[in-house]
Amino acid sequence: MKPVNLKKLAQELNLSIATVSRALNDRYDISQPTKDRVRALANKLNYEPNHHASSLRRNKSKTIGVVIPEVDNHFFSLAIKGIEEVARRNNYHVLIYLSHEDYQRELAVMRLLASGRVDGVLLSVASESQDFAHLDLLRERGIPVVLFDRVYAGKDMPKVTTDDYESGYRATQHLLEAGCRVIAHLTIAHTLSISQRRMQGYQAALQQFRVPYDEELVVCEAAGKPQSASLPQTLLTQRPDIDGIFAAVESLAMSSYEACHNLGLRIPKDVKIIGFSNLKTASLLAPPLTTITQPAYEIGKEAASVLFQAVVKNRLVSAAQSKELKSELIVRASTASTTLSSKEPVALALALGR
Amino acid sequence: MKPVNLKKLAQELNLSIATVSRALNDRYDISQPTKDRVRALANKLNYEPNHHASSLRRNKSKTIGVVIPEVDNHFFSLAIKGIEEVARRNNYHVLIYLSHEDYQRELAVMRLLASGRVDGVLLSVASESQDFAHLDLLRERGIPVVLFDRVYAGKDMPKVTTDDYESGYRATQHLLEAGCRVIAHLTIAHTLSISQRRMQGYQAALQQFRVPYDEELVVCEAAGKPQSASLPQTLLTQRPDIDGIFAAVESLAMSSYEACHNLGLRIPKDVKIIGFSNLKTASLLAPPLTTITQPAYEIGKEAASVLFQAVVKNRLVSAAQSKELKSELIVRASTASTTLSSKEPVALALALGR
DNA sequence: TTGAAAGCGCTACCAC
DNA sequence: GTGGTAGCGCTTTCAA
Repeated sequence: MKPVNLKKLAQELNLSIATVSRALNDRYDISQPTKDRVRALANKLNYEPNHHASSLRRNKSKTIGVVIPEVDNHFFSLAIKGIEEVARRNNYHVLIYLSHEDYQRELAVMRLLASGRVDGVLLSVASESQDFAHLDLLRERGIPVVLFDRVYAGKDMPKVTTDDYESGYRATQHLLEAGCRVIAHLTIAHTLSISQRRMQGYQAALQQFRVPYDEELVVCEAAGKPQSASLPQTLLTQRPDIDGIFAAVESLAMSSYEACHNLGLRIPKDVKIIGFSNLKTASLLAPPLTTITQPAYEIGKEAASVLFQAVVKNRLVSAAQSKELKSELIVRASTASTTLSSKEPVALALALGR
Repeated sequence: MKPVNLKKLAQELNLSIATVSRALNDRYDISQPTKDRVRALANKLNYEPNHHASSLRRNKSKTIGVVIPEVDNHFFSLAIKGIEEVARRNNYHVLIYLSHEDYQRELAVMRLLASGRVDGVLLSVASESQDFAHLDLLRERGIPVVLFDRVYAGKDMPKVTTDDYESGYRATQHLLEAGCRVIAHLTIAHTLSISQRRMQGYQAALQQFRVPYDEELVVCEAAGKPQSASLPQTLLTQRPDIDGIFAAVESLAMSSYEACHNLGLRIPKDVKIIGFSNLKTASLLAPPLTTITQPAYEIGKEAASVLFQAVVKNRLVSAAQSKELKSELIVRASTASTTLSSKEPVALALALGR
């Protein structure tokens, strides 16, 4: 019932606890025969070192914390996959916390993590987050933090992001080139720098094409609110002149599809839609969705790698370690140019499997 | 830089370490004024108890481990959400491990967890798992384990599953009622009881409808192998008489769609498809996919609840604690009966947004 | 090459 | 009510 510990091993082997410990840690000052004997017994008794004891002693937990707004979202689950991958390679464990887009929760979690429970933290901030005192708290304790995707713009800390400005620009440009002139932009929390950058790209593209910026066309989802699902529908009803939608997050692209269905608007003929998304099924939608796809898995891996540089070297890293990865524009039928309508029936038939 | 500890607080307050500890733990034998003084300073200095020290001392880690085959899958990410929810309510932390469908990894993780690092474990087994010695290991250590979704059939331990037999039956029945007579069943690892039960439901429904069971129509995906994506296509090519597909996992339903597109087969006219899936976009696919949807979030919550019963009461639980939740059959266009073809153009136009 | 012993930060037992 | 102290299991000086 009670797990075997060093004492038990030492007794059985007539060795001291210290020797057993060193043998198991493969220290150079222990003879090979002793090492072998110790290892053999440890294996036989299924010895596993007590993690809390060694963490306490070494002041290293071999654990990182990951704090994300939500997990039922392809972007974050892929990022976790990448993070777990790197952590495992470094023999690290991964604690997961969901902020549910709630700054209070994020704060509470970060406070907990400040107590030496983890050697480092990966954070993608909640959309409500405005204050970042909690980051300083970890910094004071010497616990490195790397932000990914949803980051605080100003802070001097390493961030792993994507080219959100360029992506916003390209998405909007793509719609404009496809003939759209009244382009709605659906986004989340203005406070997020990620949203701001996508939006700036949107504005820049409009300007480039000499399309006036219309504030009414930019709608921001209140974080985690249920009404957000109906947001596109409300907008499309109020502004029937909209002929393009640029959704800054996957969920808004999906509710735009639903809104079009409900309102009898044809995609892409009446409204063209492009959205940030990591949906594997984007190409199987009706019609297939044109996406800006972030390299979510790579972001996770990259963020974890940057963190481990800090963790291993045991020092705080700065904004200088930041990385920016490129998102990919994947053109599909939802933004097919109306001038290509002669080809449309074929494409549609294919999409339908007809 | 160094985190504040009890010693520091005790010094500043001219109290003993013991008193400070008890004050912070709100013990009855400490006077209110003292508690207030201690709390005030602790707050001011951002004191957070050292988790490893108290875990070591109390022999309680306030942490559970979650071991799943993969995370980039709606079922598991929703389950995690449910688990995290319950854990948080119990003031517990959640460690995440991905087995990547690899038994060796699963084993290695379970060994690690046997060392008192966690107070309990939630496990959804890798498809390759055949041996379960690692479960006994945790049992010996008194660490409760609850299996969810992908479970070991025989073991006397609590399991949280869905009505897989009934779901398999209903899915197949649904296809049969829609007119299918040559129904392929795409599944994963035969060794999983979950697969076996779905398959038994499939067989039972066939028998009920006096449709002979054809072994060739049952194809099993080799876990995590890249060829699995092309599996439906190979099958549909070899057996052009197939008029229905029952996919036991989401990914196989998706590759069936792709296969149909590639082969020019019309869904649902030529082939009807039903699949287990937690895809939020099922209704937006071309055509909308009929699904068996498992209550993933609830499974996570339920599994965690069962685990916490054991963790709190500090005893192992048995199979008697098992729960079975119901999956839901959501009928959509991918299995629309061919006799309804008069309505089809409308449905399709809607699906297309035309 | 091995052993003895201190101590990581905390809790719990026993005094007073 | 409060303080002293032992000890959770481990690592790591320092001695031998």
